[in-house]
Formats: sequence, C-alpha cells, structure tokens
Amino acid sequence: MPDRNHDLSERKKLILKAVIDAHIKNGEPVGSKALTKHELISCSSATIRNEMAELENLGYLEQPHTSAGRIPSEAGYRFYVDWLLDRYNLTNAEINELKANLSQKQAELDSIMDTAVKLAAKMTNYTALSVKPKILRITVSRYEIMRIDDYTCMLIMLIGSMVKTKYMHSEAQIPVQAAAQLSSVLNMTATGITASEFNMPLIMKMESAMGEYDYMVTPVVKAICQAMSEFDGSDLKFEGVNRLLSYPEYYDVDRLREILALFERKDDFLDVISNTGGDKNGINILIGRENVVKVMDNSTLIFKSIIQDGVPVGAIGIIGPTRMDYKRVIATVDSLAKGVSAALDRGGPKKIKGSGPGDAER
Amino acid sequence: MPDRNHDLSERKKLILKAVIDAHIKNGEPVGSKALTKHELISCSSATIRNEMAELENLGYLEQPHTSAGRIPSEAGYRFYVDWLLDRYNLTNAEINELKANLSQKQAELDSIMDTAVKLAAKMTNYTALSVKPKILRITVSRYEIMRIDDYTCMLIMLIGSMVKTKYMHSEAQIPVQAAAQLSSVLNMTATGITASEFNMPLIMKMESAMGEYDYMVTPVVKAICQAMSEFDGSDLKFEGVNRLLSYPEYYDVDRLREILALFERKDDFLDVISNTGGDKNGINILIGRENVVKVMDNSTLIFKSIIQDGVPVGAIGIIGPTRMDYKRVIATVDSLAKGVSAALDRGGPKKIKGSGPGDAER
DNA sequence: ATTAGCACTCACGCTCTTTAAGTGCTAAAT
DNA sequence: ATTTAGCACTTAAAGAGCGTGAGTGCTAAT
Repeated sequence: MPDRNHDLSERKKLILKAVIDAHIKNGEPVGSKALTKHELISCSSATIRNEMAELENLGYLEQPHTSAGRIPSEAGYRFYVDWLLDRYNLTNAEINELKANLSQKQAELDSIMDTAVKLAAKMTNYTALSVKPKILRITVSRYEIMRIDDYTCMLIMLIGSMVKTKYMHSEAQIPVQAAAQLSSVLNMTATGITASEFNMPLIMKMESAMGEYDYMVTPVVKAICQAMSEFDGSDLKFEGVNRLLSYPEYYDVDRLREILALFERKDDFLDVISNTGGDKNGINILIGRENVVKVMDNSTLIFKSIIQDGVPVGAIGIIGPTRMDYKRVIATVDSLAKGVSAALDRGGPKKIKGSGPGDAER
Repeated sequence: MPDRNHDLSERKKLILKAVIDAHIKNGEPVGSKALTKHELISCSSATIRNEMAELENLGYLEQPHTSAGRIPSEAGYRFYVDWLLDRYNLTNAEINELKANLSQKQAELDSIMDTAVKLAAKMTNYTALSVKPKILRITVSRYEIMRIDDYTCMLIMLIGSMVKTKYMHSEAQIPVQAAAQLSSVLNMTATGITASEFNMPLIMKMESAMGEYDYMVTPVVKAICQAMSEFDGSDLKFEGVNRLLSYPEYYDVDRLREILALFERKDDFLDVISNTGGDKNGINILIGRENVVKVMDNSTLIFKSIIQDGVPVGAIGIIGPTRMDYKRVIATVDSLAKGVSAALDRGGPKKIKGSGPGDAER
C-alpha cells in the first residue's frame, strides 16, 4: 500500500477527520447525527452512517457496541496522523516561554534536558520523558584529584559531557603534591581507557610515574573502575506522571497501575526509543500496539531525537492516551527538540571555536 | 490531658488494639463478633459492643454507617501509636539486606540517601521520601578549574558535601597555567564566601593575583555566582509512588490525584518536615489531619532525621494510608535512618580524623 | 458487670424496567 | 446512482425494587 491516502474519497477523509477531532475533544464515541452539525459536512445523517460503516470496514473506525457511535481505531489514528493532520503552530506566548526557558540555561545537556522535559509536560499536560542514550564505551576524558583534607580527597572524572565524582578516604596522609601529581599522571596515562583496560602494565607504569607516592595508585584506580561501573549513561526521566490522571482513559486504577509499572521498566523504553530511531530527524509517533510494549494499548508515544553536532545524544517525548491532541503535542515536541538541539550547538562543551556568542554564560 | 493512657481500662486498650490491628490487616471495619475470636479477649460480643460504643464516644473509633463494624479514628491511631504499639524487630534477612546495601556505598550523602530511600520503599511497600534541608548559607569550600580545551573549561565547586559543576566557554584562549593559577587564587581568596560577598575589592584582589590573566576573573566570578544561585540544596525525592496503588485507600482516582498533586508541592513537605522536626532524634509520626497539608486526610507520614556529626542533614520517611503497618514502618525507618547516619559518620567527607575541622568548610 | 436474645438499620448485590442514543436497512426522492 | 427519510432493532447506562447479611443498640435475665 504505497499511498493509502488515495484509497479514500475526500468525503470519507473529511468524515474520518471529523470523527477523530470530535473524539479527541470529548473522549466519547461520535455518532452520525452529531456530525451533521459539522460546518463542512452537508449531507444527512443517513449518508454519514453509510460512510462510517465503510470506514469501519476499512478498519479506521470501531464501534464499542452496536448502539454507540464510532471511535477511531489505531489504524484510524495512524491515517489521521499521516495524512489528515494540519500543521499547528504554537502561539507566540508559547514560543516565548519556550525560548525564555531554554536560552537562559547553560548549554549543558543535563540541565537543558531537565528544563525541556518539564516544559513539555507543562505545555501539553501529558507525561513527558527525556532519554539519554546508553554510553557503550565508558571512558574518562579528564581526571582531577581534589584534595579536601589530609585524609580525604575527591576524584572528579569527565565522562562524555557528564561529571562523575567519588569521595575517597585514605588511611595514609595525602600530601598536597601527591594529589596534583596523581591528577597529571592520570590525565597522561589513563584517558580514553575503559575499565577493563586498566591492566597491570598500565598500573605499574603509573606507579613508577608517581615515584614515592606510588602507594596511592591502586586505591585510586579501584575507585575509578568502581565509578565507571556505577556510571550508567543511559537515563530515562518522566515528568508530570500525575497529569495522566486528568484523562478518563486512566480513571481505571488497574490501567493506571499498568502504565505506572511501565514507567519503571526503563530498559524497555530505551529499547523502543533506540530501535525506532530510524527517523533521526523527524518526529516518531507510536500509536497503541505499535509500541513494542504491549501494555501501551491505549497510549501513544511521541518523541524526537536531540541532535548535538550531528549526533543524536538523546530524545524528548510525550506519553498520553491514544486520544491525544496530536497537533499540539507534535508541534511542542518538535519545537522543544529543535530548541534543545540549537541550544546545545550554540555553546555546548564540544563546540570549540570562537563562533559562539561572547560571554562564558548565556 | 497529660497521660491519656490511664483514661482507658486495660480491657478497652486491648479491644482498641485488637480493632486497629485487625483493621490494619484487612482494611475493613471490625465487628464485635470477629473480636470474640481474639485469643486474649474472653468476653462476649455484647460486652465488646458496649466497650466499643464507649470507645466511640471517647473518639477513638468510628462507624462508617450504622450496620458496619468500627474503624479507628485518627485519634485512635494516635493512641495506638503512642501507647499500644509493641516494638517490632526487623528480621535478620531484612537487617542483612539493609546493611549490605548501605555499607557498600561510598559515604556520600547523595548516593547513600538514594539507596536508603529505594530500600525504604521496597521494604515497606509504601512510598518513601528523602529530604535534604535547604542550605541557608551557600558557600564554596573548594574550587577547581578543569581545562577541557583551548576555549572551554569546567568550573567545579564543592558546596557542603555536594559537587556543583559549570561549563564555561571563553572567547579568548585559556592558557594551561591560567586555569591552574585561577584554581589556587580562588581557593585562597574565595572559599567560605556567599554570592553577595563577591564584592569589587575582592575581585580586584583576585585580578591582581592573576597578573596577566586578570581578564579571566570577571567571567569566572559571574559563573560562580550563577552556580550558587542555581544551587538549591533543598531537595525532596519520592520513590515508589506507584506502590500506593496496591492499597484500596487509593483506588479512588480522585484521592490518588490529590495525593500525587501533593507530592509535587515539595515546599509544603519541606515545611512540614522542618517544622515538625522538634524531635530530632526520634521518629516523627503525623497521622491524617495532623499534617499541615490538608489533603493528607487519610494518609500518614512517618520520618526520622539523618544526623551527621550531631547535625541533622536530612530526613528519610514513608508515606502511606493511615491504615499502615506502623510497627514495620517505624522499625524500618528507624533502622534506615540510623544506618545512614552511621554510614555517614563512618567515613564521610567531614569526618577528619582525630584533629577536628581544620578545613575551609563548616 | 456480663450476656443472650431480638428488633432494627443499612450497604451491597441482584434482577427488572425504562431510557436514550445510535445503528442498519428499506423504500422513496432527487 | 446517490441521497435521504423513516422505522425497527440493539444495547449500555441509569434507576427502582427487593432480599440478604453483617452488625448494631437495647432490654431483660443471669
């Protein structure tokens, strides 16, 4: 089916769109009579009934029971999203809010994503999520030993663009130069190395470079490896989970429990999002059972990748009932993802040259 | 009423306890007949009825409707908690789990609290919360400038026992020595200082100490002040919110929505917890309307302070229906809070060995 | 003071009925 | 060849009526 668009007459498309729009608005099945009031539809309820019956045969509409109106099927939503959706532009107020919030933040992935995901939840009134992909090869690009007192120091590691810190408590006194020296030895010998590559030859090399302070190497390397194993780049955050409670779809506590339990299964989400990521530049929309996770029967997931320097570094998205305001959500997710990507490129840590704006901040 | 304990005959206390125990167990109103099966109660149902009627007059019991059994009132729970509760000891398995989880963690407030709050939710099957108090006087005890490339560096600040980092992007090249020098200047002149104390004389002093790199001072100080203002020590985390769904008390979606909305109002919680904190060493129990926040009608909040070096640095607690397993929850919260306090004292960053605080912070 | 006995209350679950919204089909109209 | 009016049919939801049972409060006997 190369272009199902042409399978439907204009009138059928109009009616399908009208049904879905109405259903999105009030959540109830839509009957033929109600549609006669639609300004663009000028035929009688009987005609509409005939058309709706055909749309049902085609799989785009469903009947909860004989004497009810029609509701969109998943295929119906899919058609709607693919062909019938007119573009929605955020209001100026919304755009301003978005810009104001994103631009005042420092261009750090973490904080900017946090802001964005909160904004997404607020603007759409659905649950928003942010994803940072798993870092497969965890390596430290910079080390720093910060000496806190005679027996304590803090190990600071730059992993990707994230900082991981670890307190270290030593039995032996830590001389001031030892900390500084250890920092530089680490930076010279142990950057870009995975935990498993900390082998004995390397450790011996480091020990000889440390001279009289060689006793510090082993505990520090242990701490580094532990920190690396603790560091789990992948992260999935949900924001505004309770917003789902506004929608009758989730009035059933059992369904609610299912979806909340789902939110705990972060790995599944990461799978879905990374596997679906075929479309790196566009909006991804997964309606109902299109989601790998089965429980999401009545829910839709909409997300878009965040691109930094041409590489996807995460995603931001929305989860809500299949009956969601697609126009608004798509527009919001799109703008937010673009906004975040732009903010990251503007002055992110990886962008080096002097092309960016003047100040350290902004 | 200095000691309401003596207002009640032993038999009334026994019956009250039996009612509450039974109600906690199955969540349903308890009738007189059911109590005759209680092994310690050896009178007839009629007698129990009379006693229960009196307990109702005293305000300890309530009747949902005429033909139902009795349920405990808030005052009933209060009496129960204050006078009737026998001590519960965690099982060895539980103690081992607790120890295993807490001791393997580094003694960092953040990570140990995270572990503890997750454990609390898991062990009690209620929602757990962790609180870190607002730091009133935000000062940096250590600075470190980590140079990332010619135009980028990262500012690392130790605030209390937390690390705050900030990327800085510069137009001008950052020489290697400049970063190191700036670190040491900052540590010499700007530790223990609040944002408002970064005044012009101080900045000028720093600039003269930086010599030819004096142009770096202003942007860095700006970044420091911004970081300080962004840094909000106070933090409240909830864990296992969806566990509430297991309890019929929260089967009503409206109530659920109320309590989830409550979880968003973190400031209120911080107020409640810091204002109730009269009892720094004991367990705090707030039943139903005893909570400042009104919505918590049917919920109980139990928490205990975390003490580090004699100073409260946070709290850990449980929220659940008023009908909760007080024995277990109290024992769990108590052990966890003690465990965390102990772990922090054992090797925390502030514990300096024999000498005492010979150091920039505190 | 305790208890057996009994009348009374009231939520809960059951069936039965009514209501109203909406459909499908047929036959007439355009 | 569509479209439409009309009508019989279906069905969920809402309400009415009724028996059931757990539980109470009271009274009188122990």
